[in-house]
Amino acid sequence: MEYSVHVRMNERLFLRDPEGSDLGRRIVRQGILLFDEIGFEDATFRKLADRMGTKEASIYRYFENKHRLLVYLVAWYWQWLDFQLVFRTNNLADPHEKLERLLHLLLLTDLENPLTDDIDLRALHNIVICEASKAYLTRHVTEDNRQQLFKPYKDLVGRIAGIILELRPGYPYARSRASSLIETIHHQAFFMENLPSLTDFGQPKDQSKLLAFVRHLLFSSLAMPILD
Amino acid sequence: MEYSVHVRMNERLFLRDPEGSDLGRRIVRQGILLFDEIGFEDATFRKLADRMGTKEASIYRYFENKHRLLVYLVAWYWQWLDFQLVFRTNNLADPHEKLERLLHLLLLTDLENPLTDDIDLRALHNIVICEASKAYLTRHVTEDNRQQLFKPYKDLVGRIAGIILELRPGYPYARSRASSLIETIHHQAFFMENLPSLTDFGQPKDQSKLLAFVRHLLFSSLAMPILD
DNA sequence: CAAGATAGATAGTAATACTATCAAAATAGA
DNA sequence: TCTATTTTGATAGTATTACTATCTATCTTG
Repeated sequence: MEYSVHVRMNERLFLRDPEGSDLGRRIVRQGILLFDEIGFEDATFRKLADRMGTKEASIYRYFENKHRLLVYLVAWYWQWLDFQLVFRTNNLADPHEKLERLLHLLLLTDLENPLTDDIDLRALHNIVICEASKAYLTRHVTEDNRQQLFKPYKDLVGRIAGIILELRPGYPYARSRASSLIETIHHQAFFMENLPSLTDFGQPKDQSKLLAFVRHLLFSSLAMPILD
Repeated sequence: MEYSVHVRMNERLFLRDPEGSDLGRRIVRQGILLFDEIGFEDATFRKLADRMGTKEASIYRYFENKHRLLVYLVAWYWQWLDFQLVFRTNNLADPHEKLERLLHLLLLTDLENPLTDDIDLRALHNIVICEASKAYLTRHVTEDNRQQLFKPYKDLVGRIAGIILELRPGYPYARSRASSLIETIHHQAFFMENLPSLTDFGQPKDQSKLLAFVRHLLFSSLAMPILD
């Protein structure tokens, strides 16, 4: 069975809706592959245009610049993840179990279909790990934030915080716990791959040990009483 | 009492040792101020030269490029912090107390002297929060790592892991715990300032609540038995 | 004081990050 | 189906960036 998620994106993320034309859809899909292959810094709209057989100027009609394309891709990912989280925890009563599902989602284990709507989710996941923080680590965060560009991330964090509060009513750090969970998983995944001595995980991608670590981190903090 | 730390830096971090000349020292010190003021992306060697009353070409004699300067500054910071950690936990027996000191160091609370060797530590701390991850989030991490450019960070993580193991012998995630502690503090500090809805801390820089959060996170994970 | 190293000054190049314009092609509406 | 409108292609051009090269002046050091 196939589900077409069809996320409606914030209009400020683009100049012209890329999902509204064939060229636009190709910019997004090929953009993901380009960022994944050569990295955000080395990518240019010229290279993307060349690989697509189109022109730089055409891409600029959809996205103001490369950074906005990154913000779009990352926002798309968070919306997708949020939908998946709702969908996959829909039938569950136990918040503990919900968080367990979340961990698997964040690590993109048990992904049955690597292509959603022709978007390469593994490539996008890599981009999120390696480049997502560059979406907000800029001088214009405040302005971008005012334009709601990070709303999908905030919504996801809010949703996770909600589950945390189901498990542990009154927990005073639900949002920080949620955002730090996400960032920690991505950092550790990056370190495991590139700077393994900053972790305790072997180089042959010890996904299960990483999972055990974040599970331990998350549930220990939620089990412990808060002392003031 | 004044301590001149005088860290000896890895020679691959620069083309010519910036601590070996007046111009070099000014590049480092003014570079910190420039990065802090306008951010890494907007900074250029031309702007740095202009602000210093020197020429672009002179700066290129010290650092291959802007990225290398960032890596240098961040490496300097980690070496400084590692020294501070050793110095300030020197006389302590209790590893719990050592970690408590570490948390204060990482947040740069109780900093008696904001200038060390004419280096603006607050500005450098801000750079570490906002830009440090760009030092390793590149395509050439592996090559940079081979050249030992991240050794100061690894050494610090190793030292913290050591303290963790004093407190909790046999803890299987000492390095990951250490690196995720550092990254979490910086992320939450950035979010608190720029995207506060990702945290539980108020906008008037609720440093003490952030401290309470990371303390809770750290010690809950170290108190909890590991279940496999 | 001479030799060598360092810094200043100027120039130049390739690539990047756009913007502008106009014609061709696709499409949508009547 | 013809026409009006939108979308894309193609070309060109600009300002800035990220360097490299070279030559002269200055400053050290032996």
